[in-house]
Amino acid sequence: MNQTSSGNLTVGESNAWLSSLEWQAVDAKAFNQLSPTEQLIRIRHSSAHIMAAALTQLFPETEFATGPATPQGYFYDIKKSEPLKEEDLASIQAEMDKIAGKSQAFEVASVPKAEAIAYFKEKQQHYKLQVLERIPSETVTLYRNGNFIDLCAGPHVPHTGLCRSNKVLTLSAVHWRDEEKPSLTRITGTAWSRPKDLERYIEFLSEVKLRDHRTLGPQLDLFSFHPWAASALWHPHGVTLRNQLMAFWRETISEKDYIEILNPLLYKKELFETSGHWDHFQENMFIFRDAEGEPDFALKPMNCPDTMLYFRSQLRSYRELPLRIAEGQILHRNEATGALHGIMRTRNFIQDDAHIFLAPEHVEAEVQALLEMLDRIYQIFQLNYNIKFSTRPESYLGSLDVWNKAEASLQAALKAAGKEFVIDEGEGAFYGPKIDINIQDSLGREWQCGTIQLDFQLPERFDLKYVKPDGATERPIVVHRAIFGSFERFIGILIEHLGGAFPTWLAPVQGVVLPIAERHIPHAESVVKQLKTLGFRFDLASNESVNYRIRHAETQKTPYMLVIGDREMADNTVAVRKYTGGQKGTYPLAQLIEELCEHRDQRIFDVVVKEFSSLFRGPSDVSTEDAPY
RNA sequence: GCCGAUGUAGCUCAGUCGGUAGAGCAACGGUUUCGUAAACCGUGGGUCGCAGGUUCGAUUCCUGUCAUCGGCACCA
Repeated sequence: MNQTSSGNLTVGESNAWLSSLEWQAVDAKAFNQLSPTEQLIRIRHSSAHIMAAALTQLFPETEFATGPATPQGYFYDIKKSEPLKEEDLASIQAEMDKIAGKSQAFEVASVPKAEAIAYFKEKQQHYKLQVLERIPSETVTLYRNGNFIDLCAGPHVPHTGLCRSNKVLTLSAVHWRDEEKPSLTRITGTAWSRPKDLERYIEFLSEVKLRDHRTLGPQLDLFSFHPWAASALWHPHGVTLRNQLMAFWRETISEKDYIEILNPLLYKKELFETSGHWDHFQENMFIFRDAEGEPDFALKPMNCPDTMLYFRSQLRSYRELPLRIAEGQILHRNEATGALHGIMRTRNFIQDDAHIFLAPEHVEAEVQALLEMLDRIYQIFQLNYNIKFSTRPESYLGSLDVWNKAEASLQAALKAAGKEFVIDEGEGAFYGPKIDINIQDSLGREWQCGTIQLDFQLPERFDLKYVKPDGATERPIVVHRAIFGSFERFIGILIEHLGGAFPTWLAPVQGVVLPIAERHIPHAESVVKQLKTLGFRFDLASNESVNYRIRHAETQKTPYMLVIGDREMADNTVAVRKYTGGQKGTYPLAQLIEELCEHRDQRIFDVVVKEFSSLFRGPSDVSTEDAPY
């Protein structure tokens, strides 16, 4: 047996120091009294230990970093001389099942930090030593199950048998803290209280794959990808979808007295030098050079700098404030290759952007109105969301007094709107505090979309002013805001949230008209024409068998299928079938039109979304920085 | 950008232990006009991501490169 090499304890090792410790079993009674969520978190954390024990068994030289529970399972970050391969996962799974099968007890011992350091030094567990360095207390705890010992704050389950509903999932690489190299291997697994939950989670994973917008988008003929293109190529159906969404956006902002502008894509670098982007954002910008190779022009990565130019194009009065200026112009950002992801993260996209110029006393009411607006919009898509309030970061610009006032008014607005939110200390932008809105989709995943940010810096940098009632000038405050985030990302979220089945008001093709036989085609054509004239998006499907056309419409997730045969032709009715809803009966065309108008005007959410969000309980936002070690 | 993996027809995938490849769907042509999830017959389609190297010979092995995937970092 391996007595002296690196790695944690191996089977059969004896160590006088370890056996001299006072090991205490985890209290089973107390565990049983915990809430299901607390139990699940422990199951996952303990599963990470079981994974590490399995790795120690298989590869004794493995070094361990951190292994916390996550909202969907757990992982352990490890370092190994020979990199792990996909094939190794099966043997790790088998070893873990063995350990879980043994129902080994989890035991804890408190030790002086210095002794723990000596122990992990001997075991050449360099990452554990780094973790130890950051622990302020003089005593630390060790947990053991079987012969595996880990530095760990706990808590754990009473024994490994509680972690049987367990599956090893993926391998990936992660950075260890701030270091670029060497990177660690992250082995991810999922663990549940009951086998039934594990099954449901595996069903969820296959659902995620099925709903992937990168597969569904091309399948539904919305867009396609090409290696040469900086973003997706949008097909006619995708363009229709975008146009519907943008029409909805314009409708919502015009109700709230926004004005819309359209500025160029391309600017001399002076604009960005003035805005601060040249110093703070240059590496994400596409920059053009002149004949001498000097930076010259750049594509705008945000709409804010040139909106300042618009504000400055005329003398402004206090009477104009709050001045709400929207712009849906194309933005270009040179994102890191590894960040690109379908249409969710591209180098070329459009935000539902707006900048609101206001006086300090407007902030609270304006932010409250924005919160109400985004609530209304997300509700239309039945998207849940969480609000995060980010406060002054360590390095900030402007005066402390202004910051305090701004934070107070943002917080007051959140409270006035009756919203729950979490405070993210020090995570605000350098130019002002912000409210970030994370959408939670039907698969329980979070996406940052909406944002409301206060900005004191741009008005300063562009020397913006408005004239007050007394004739003196004052500097306005700017609020940056977006609700969809980027239209492309929002469409991606919608595709995955809805599984590609859009509500009728939004669907690129709202329905198909299916004549039974050739003799019905002229009448079917006239039905399509009537619907099109009224602005509805219906196509004629006259080739192939009826069965084939129905199947095609179903796979394309078309909301309405209108079958027309002898009977329907005779009395000007349509036999209505709805997507996944089956036949809805035959009724007059006029009645259908009424129904369609209702869908359009009220933006009815007429799709059934398979919910998985109840699956997710447990800690969120796990990072290696604050993970329980 | 970092680590790992992957790249075969429009799509999903098979195959070649080094002798230039095959299926289903889609497309195209013909027949069929049908009452609610695939009518029938036939045809075409691939410099096996790209560039170099090794070899008598490379889609297969090696190197580089581009892209994608899973994460990290970054972020709308």
